Amino acid sequence: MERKLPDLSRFELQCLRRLWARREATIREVHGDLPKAPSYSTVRKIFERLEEKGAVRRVRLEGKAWVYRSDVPASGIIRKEIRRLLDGLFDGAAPELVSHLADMDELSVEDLRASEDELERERGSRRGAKRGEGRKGA
Amino acid sequence: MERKLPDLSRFELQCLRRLWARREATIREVHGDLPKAPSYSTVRKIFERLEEKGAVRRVRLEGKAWVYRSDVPASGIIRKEIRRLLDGLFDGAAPELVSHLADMDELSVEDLRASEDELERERGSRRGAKRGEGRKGA
DNA sequence: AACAATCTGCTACACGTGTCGCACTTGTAA
DNA sequence: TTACAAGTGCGACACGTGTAGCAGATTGTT
Repeated sequence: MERKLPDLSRFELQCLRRLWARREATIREVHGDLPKAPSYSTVRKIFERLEEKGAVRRVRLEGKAWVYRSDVPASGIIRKEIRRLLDGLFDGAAPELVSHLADMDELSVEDLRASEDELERERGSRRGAKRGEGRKGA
Repeated sequence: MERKLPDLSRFELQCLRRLWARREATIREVHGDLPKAPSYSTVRKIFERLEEKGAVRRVRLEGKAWVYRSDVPASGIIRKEIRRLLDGLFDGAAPELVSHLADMDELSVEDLRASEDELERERGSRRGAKRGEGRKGA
């Protein structure tokens, strides 16, 4: 029953990722971590919005600065993003996405083989994998 | 030297996909194809913007309605979208994406195996695949 | 205690995007 | 040829997002 995960904008997601990287952080730290960070003010605003969306939470004051912490599961957010692409681009067909990745030279045969093994191991341990909807092919 | 592909919004992309499906189409046709289509007016506006962005082109009049055709390569746009997710979520590491897909039960071992074969065949024919970064493990 | 550096709380603003409506034009059918 | 349905060209609007500045509070320093 995962509560509904918020929709995040591109930049909000970037900031959130930095927060995930450190477990907790101040605005300034995140600001420092961002490669092409805009003004400190901007990052601050992003966190304000992240807070409104329930994605982060202020945990305590460190000096005069607030320390934030993510309040949403990284995996959940990531999945949501992936699903968004999947549905928006391939009507949900993941294999098509993988095909494209391969065409893009982003995946090697070893990469695939590795995922395969990993998956087999996974499936092995969790007997009751749901594997519900077989996405039907074309 | 592919000219720079336009940035498309979610809905613009949806409309464009319908256009790809039929090779050419009128607004009304696309409007009809959309599952949760908003007003005809809205779809029209989307096409107006797609045209401004250079993503579609009017090819001829059919009765009093314009027939549009995509003016950007589907694969290019798709790749761009994928890359966007990849960079925004995994710093470009495709294998991580695949891992998540597997965790999400969106890929079966057979799916992976299939992509693997396909890739092997591909690579076989195109001798000079670039294949830049070998990815690092977890 | 007075100061300077830094944070926070607002406010602002321009653009992109989704969503329409209105008025005018034009094939097409009566 | 006249009328009508269906297009088109424009304009409008609300909201999300990226970006930033200003004023007042706060904390560590001299």
